[in-house]
Parts: sequence; C-alpha cells; structure tokens
Amino acid sequence: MTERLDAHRTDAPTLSAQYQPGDVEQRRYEQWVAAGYFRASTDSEKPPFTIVIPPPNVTGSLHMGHAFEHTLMDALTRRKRMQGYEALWLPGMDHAGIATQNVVERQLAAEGLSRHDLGRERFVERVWQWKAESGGRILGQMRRLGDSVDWDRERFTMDEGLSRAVQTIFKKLFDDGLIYRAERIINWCPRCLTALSDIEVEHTDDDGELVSIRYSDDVVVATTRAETMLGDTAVAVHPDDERYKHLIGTEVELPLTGRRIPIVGDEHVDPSFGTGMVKVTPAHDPNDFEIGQRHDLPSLTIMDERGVITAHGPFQGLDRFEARPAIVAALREQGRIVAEKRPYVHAVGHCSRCRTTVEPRLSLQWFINTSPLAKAAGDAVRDGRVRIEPADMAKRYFAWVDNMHDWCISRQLWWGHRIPVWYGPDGEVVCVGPDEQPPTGDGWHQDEDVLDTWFSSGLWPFSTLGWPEQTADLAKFYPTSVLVTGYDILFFWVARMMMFGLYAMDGRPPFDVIALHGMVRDQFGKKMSKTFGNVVDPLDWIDRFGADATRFTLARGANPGQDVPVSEEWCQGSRNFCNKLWNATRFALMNGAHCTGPVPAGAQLSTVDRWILSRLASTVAEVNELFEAYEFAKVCDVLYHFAWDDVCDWYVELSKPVLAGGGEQAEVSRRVLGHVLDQLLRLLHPVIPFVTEELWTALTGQDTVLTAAWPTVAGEQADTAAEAEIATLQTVVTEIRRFRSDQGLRPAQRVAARLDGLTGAGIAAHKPLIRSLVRLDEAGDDFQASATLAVAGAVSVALDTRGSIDVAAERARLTKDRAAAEKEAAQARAKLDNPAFLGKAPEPVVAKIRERLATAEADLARITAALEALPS
RNA sequence: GGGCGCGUAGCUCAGUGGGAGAGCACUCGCCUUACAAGCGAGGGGUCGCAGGUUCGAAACCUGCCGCGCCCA
Repeated sequence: MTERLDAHRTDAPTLSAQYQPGDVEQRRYEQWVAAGYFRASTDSEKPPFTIVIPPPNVTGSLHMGHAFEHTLMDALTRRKRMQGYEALWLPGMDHAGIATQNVVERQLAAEGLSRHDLGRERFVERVWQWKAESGGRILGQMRRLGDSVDWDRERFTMDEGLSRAVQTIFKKLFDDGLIYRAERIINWCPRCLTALSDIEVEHTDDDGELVSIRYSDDVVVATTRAETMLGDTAVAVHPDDERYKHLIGTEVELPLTGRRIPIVGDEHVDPSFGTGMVKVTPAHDPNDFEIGQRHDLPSLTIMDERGVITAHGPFQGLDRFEARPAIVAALREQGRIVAEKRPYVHAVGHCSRCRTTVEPRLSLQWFINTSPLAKAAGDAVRDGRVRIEPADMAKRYFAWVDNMHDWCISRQLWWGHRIPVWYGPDGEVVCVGPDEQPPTGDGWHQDEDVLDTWFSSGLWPFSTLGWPEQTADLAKFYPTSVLVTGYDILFFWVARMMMFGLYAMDGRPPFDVIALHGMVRDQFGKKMSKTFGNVVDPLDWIDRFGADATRFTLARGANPGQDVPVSEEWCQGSRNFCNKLWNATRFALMNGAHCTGPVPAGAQLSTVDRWILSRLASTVAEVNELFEAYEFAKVCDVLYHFAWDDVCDWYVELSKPVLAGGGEQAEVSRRVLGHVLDQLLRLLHPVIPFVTEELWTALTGQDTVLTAAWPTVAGEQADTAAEAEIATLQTVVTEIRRFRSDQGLRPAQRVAARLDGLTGAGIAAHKPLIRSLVRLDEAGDDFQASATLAVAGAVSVALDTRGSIDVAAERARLTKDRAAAEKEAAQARAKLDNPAFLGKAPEPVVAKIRERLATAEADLARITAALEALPS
C-alpha cells in the first residue's frame, strides 16, 4: 500500500509478522506499575470497586488454579477500572500455620535439628526468613500473570496490623461469651501434634477390618478400632431393643483389663448395626463421648499425643496401628473373636496437611460458639444482601452454615497468632486486648497455643483495609464488591469471612457478591495431581505461549461454578488468537487505519461498514451483560467469534477492495476499521492485557488502554437491514466457494460467470465485491455456462468452467442439497398438517414454520431443475 | 447411609419448550501481499436408557443405569 492517501500518523509503528509475548510482557508490566495504574486512591470521587485476593499460602507457589482465579479477578478489576471505578485489587498472602511450620521443621530436620532445639523465639524467626524467600516467589508469579494488584497495599496475615485485628476480635468474641475453652473430643493429628477443625479433616473410604468381640456370653460388640477397647467405659444398647433390654443396668467385665463396665441404654445406638451392641470409648470417639456425657461415664485416655498406647499392660508403648493386631490376637487367644470382616471398607479421617489418620482425642481447646454468627451469615444470603453466583451454589452454603458445629480454633503450633489469654497462679483467666498490658508477676503465663490460620483469614476483607482502625481505606473500600473463589473453600473461608465480617462490621457483610468458580482439570476432566503427572505449571505456559494465551485459555473455560478443563492444545489455540489480533491490527496499520476524528455515520457509511458497526454494537451489549453475570467463558466466546469471524474473515476481506480502491470510501473504511479494532481491543483487554495494550497503543498512539473508557452502547444500535444484506452476501459467497471446492477448482483459477438475481436479493451493489472474493470474471462474448448454481433466494450463478465440469461431483452435491431440502420441507409440512399444532402453537411460531416450508420448497424446485439440467 | 451435581460430535464443553452448536481434533484443496500460530470447503451426534407431560422435549416430570463431588 504505497499510496496512503490520508495517513494521519506517519509514525505508525510497523509490527513483526508474529506476536512475540516475551518481547512485550515484562516491559509492559513494569511500565504499568511505574505509572501507578494499579494504585487505588481514597481521595477519588470515583465509586469504589474492591476485590481482596484469596490469600495464597505463603509457603506454596502459584498453580494453575491460582492462575485461573487471578485471571478472573484481574478481568473484573481491569474492566471496572476502565469503567471509571476506583478499582482496588488488594494482594497478599496468609501464613498457613501448619503447612509453613511443617516446611520449616523439615528444613531443620535436614540439619539434624528440631524446633525444640531452637526454642520458640528463634524458630519463629526462622519461619520469617522462609516467608521472605517463599513469599517472594509468589509475588514474582503474580507479576508474570499480569495481575493488576495494588502493590502498595500488599498484606500478610501475620503483619502487625492484621495481628492487631486478630487480637481485637478475639477479645470482642471473648467478652461477648462467644469464645470458650472446653475439654472436648477434637480431631488430632498425631504427626502435626495439633488439633484440627472439622473441615481440615478429609474422609476417604479405606480398607479396614470389622471384628466382633465377645465381652461376655451375652455381650458381643463390633468395632473397626479394636485397640480402643482398652479405654471402654461402657457398652451401650438401644433402650427399646427387646434382645438386650434386660441387660441395661448390669455390668460386664472388660477383657484384657479386668475392669467392670456398665451396660447402658442409649437412643443413639443403631439396633440393626452388627449385634446392636456398641462399645463406648468416650475419650476416643465423638459419638461415644456424647454417650458418655449422657450417662455420666468416665473418659479414659489410652494414647499419648503421638498415638502411642499409654494404658498399663502389655500393649503399653505400642503405636495405635501396632496395638490393633496385637489386641485382636490377644482376644483371639481367649476365644473372644467371634467374627472378622476383612477388608472392611469404611470412612477414615485424614489430616488435610499430611494425610496422617486423624485421632479423635479428648483435650482442652478453645472454641467459637458459632451458632449466632452462622445464623447471621446464613441470613445475609437468604435476605439477598449477599448474592452467590451461580445461585445454585447457595444450597451448599446453607447446608454448611445452617448446620455448623462449634469451631475449634486453637492449634498446638508456634507459627501463628498466639492466643491472647493469660493464666494466673490461682486459676485466673484473662483475655488481653491489643492496647492492654498482660498481667505480670509470679505464676502468670500466656496460653501456649496459636489460632487456626482461618481465624485470621476470616478477617481478611477488613483487616487488610486497616480494621480495627477506622481508616480511609475501610471507609472507601468496605464492603468489597465481589469475592472470587473456588466452591471448595466455601466452608473453610467464605462462611468464616461472612461470620466475622457481619460481627465486626456492625452487620455489614464483607462482599456484595460471592462468585464461585470450579477447579482446574486436565483435558480429560481429571483433577491435576502429582501422582497422575498431569500437573501443568502456569509459568511454563507463560514462557511458551504468553501470559495472554494462558489467561485466555483459563477464562474461556470459566463457566460459573463449573470445573475448567485445560490443555496445551487449547493454550496454543489461544496463542493463535492473540496472533490473529496482532495481524489484524498489523493489516490495519499497513492500510492506514486510524482512530482520529469522529467515526463516520449515516450516509457516509457503506453497508459493509454499517454491518460491522451493528455487529460491534451487539457484541458490546452482549459482553457487558455476560460480564455482569460472571459468564467469563461466554465473554471470551463472543469476542473470539466477533474478532475472528466478523472482523477478520469478513470485514477485513470485504474492505480490501475498498481500501485498495482509495478515495472517500477508503478513508471511511480506514476510520471504521480503526474504530472497530479500538473497541475490540478495549473489550479484550481485561482478559488479555498485554497484547491488547501493545496493539491499542500502536493503533491509537495513546499511552495506555488500561484507563481507556470501557465500550458502551446507547440504545438500540442494531442495523437489521445491513445485517440481512450482508448475511445474504455471505450465503452467496459461501455457496460459490462450496461449488468451487467441490469441483476441485484451484483457488487461484479465475472463472467466467454470470450473476443473476442480485437485485432481487438486495445485493446488486456488492457484485464487484462478490466477483473479487470468489474470483469470478465477467462473462465475455464466448461465455458458455457449464453449471448453474441456485443460491439464496432468487440469486443464480452461471459459471463457464470451459467444459471441465465434474458432473458426478455436481450431481452428488445437488443430490445432497435436495435431500436436505426435502427433509426440511417434510418436517415443516408435518407440523402444518397437524391441526393441533395450528390450533395451539402461538402465531409467530406457525408463521415461522410456514416461511420455512416456502423456502424449502423453493430451494427444492431450483435444485431439482439444476439436477435435471445436468448432462447425463 | 444422606445431600448435591453431571451424562449432548473423537476430546472438552455451551445450549432450560419451537430449525442440534462451539473450540480443538479429523478429511479435502490452497504459501491468495495481515496472519501456514494462516485461508477456503467438508464429514461427524437414535442429546445415557425407559416411560410420562405437551400441538411440540436435548430441555419439564418419574424411574433406572453410569460417573463425580460434599457430608456422615
């Protein structure tokens, strides 16, 4: 294009033939940060939009699930920023108590040390060192992804401010009587040596054994945990069980121990399970504990914190899993094993951090009475103050908050927020607030335990904004706009933030919307796991295909609440899409497309221009609607097809002859093409920020697309006339191409043709365009039609293929078309012949079917005629 | 055992009452002056099974089969 008649920008950059993300991403990210685009201000008049990041574990690294979640949050944030909101995406990490302590203890073990060798203080210092190292990695990964987070506001759950928030709310809950200390059965990990909450326990169906033990002639109990019999303090039967009713109140001698234990009647015994008699071990089973409470039974702890038997006798010192067969063997020797089922599959709880089998253990711990908090958390969703997306997921949420157990919050760890309670020499218990001095003097000491990590994570939406101080951030950015997180931590985290947010912030919930997404899976729908070897590192994809391609792949799979399968092939496809945009813009720039001055309107526009502007308007409307509904996959789909099909395959192709022709119409096209790409790149920027920034700045000559206004449509802008006209044009072009392809005509081969009926179809003006797109020459004097195509209504195309027509291919093609038309006609006729259909179906539907029949019959007539005209 | 969800093209998924769709994969033809990371054309599905509701069902109801997740 040597003659650029109206080159507004002589400095228009030239682009390479392929997009190279590596040349762009780091440079752009640094520019963005330096320019302060990600920084949110409390001084602005703009309405706030806030997202707090689900804090990744400081000790981990970002996996594909994070990349996915971050893509969604970044897309939301970038769009709102463009829409003129004061957009804050607040980054940070959590301290991950057990996980982090485990990592550092392993490091110490490699040096032959334990944490006890260092002592608490030096150990915690050591963890902080590790935090600096490990946390840095995550921050680097976020930069690679392109996260538009406000780095100035980065937070960590162990920061001073956040720790103050923890202490403040602990004190408040304590004073309100919602925190208490009690001896209960809790989940205990004998390897991590700490209590766990219910949801940190994962149940799996494991092979075990079910042995039936005869305690006496009358008493036989079945158990999967024979070793716990050493701690039995009763046998229970259902009070209405006729078989055993008479035994209630009597005693039986517990084998191997010689202790006598009572037989009690308890409603919770299932008479149909096993013999209908159960052993009761209050110190090692939550159900048994409750039975014990009801019947005032003693609780005998028979294991130490590592799961080693402490009960006196021959089993003392055995691990719980060694003790089990030993005890069964001893009982068998006495002839007391009356039945054994092995393997017996049953649910076994495992520590979610280290997979060790959890031991229910009686111990003194701190709890939160969740009932009033959970009630409020449920109500906030029930009454619509907080919306869960997709709405179906609210059922899961209610199922949890409406049946919440008290939450065990103490952990026997060193890494975490230490419980702010001091014990005095005379049994005093004092909870100390953040500005209070702990009691000093002989005999006073602080509780040794720390709080569950989720306790501090639960404060995240407001502790990160400065609470308990009444900061400007808190005033501006709370409540947060939307929480983006996986349905898998609805219970762990979301419910807790809801409880704490409502409690601490005077009944104001922490977010307006909870947008839940699924889990990233591989291309076969399998969970990514190390054992499967199907784990993909997002950085690997970013290196090979670019951050944009990685993000587009993830966003494109993001149907609300659904799992997201990804594969390298799809990421390649996303890279190709980025490259397509690159080349479309490259073409535009090479042809003088620009964004200067008003977009031409009305009579200045060709039908093709009106058509693409109409398509653009509906794309903008659709994308906005879909974004509001968190339909990321559909946003991507709509934009992908608009960009590739409408813009690249049709608009650019239809515009080529116009641009080449020069003159007034070419200038209009350049401006329209510039405008369409400008808007398209804005629409795509939230999902693929790097390539859009690079292209948009090249196209417009402006600094950044980050703060460019987000596209909107005012009113109805669909141009139905232009859309119908171009649709006809597309049909004609496609039909001719199909003929050429079926006939084996080379794309480059020019064919003489006569086009008839274009006027009737309303596309007469496009005759030269059609000829150029499908390489048809004007019919000359020696024109001899060797084939005639009937396409799209009255349009017919007579082609002179110089006698080289492939009759068999043409017959096959027409026969196929005829069959399709016949089927279509038959279906429509069947409906119209049905009086019930005519009587009951709504009029527009009937009219549509009538039209369909008319079209099919007309097609059929033309096709049949063409078939008959074929030489035999 | 209780609850929730899913079953649509080879793969992964959209489609919630009115002509079965997308991406990738596949077949054929093309280096066409933006792009071979591309262009053009095409093939491919008794919508898990069986009943029912309806003028009309992939969609709504019932049952069954298979798979997954959560909880106990």
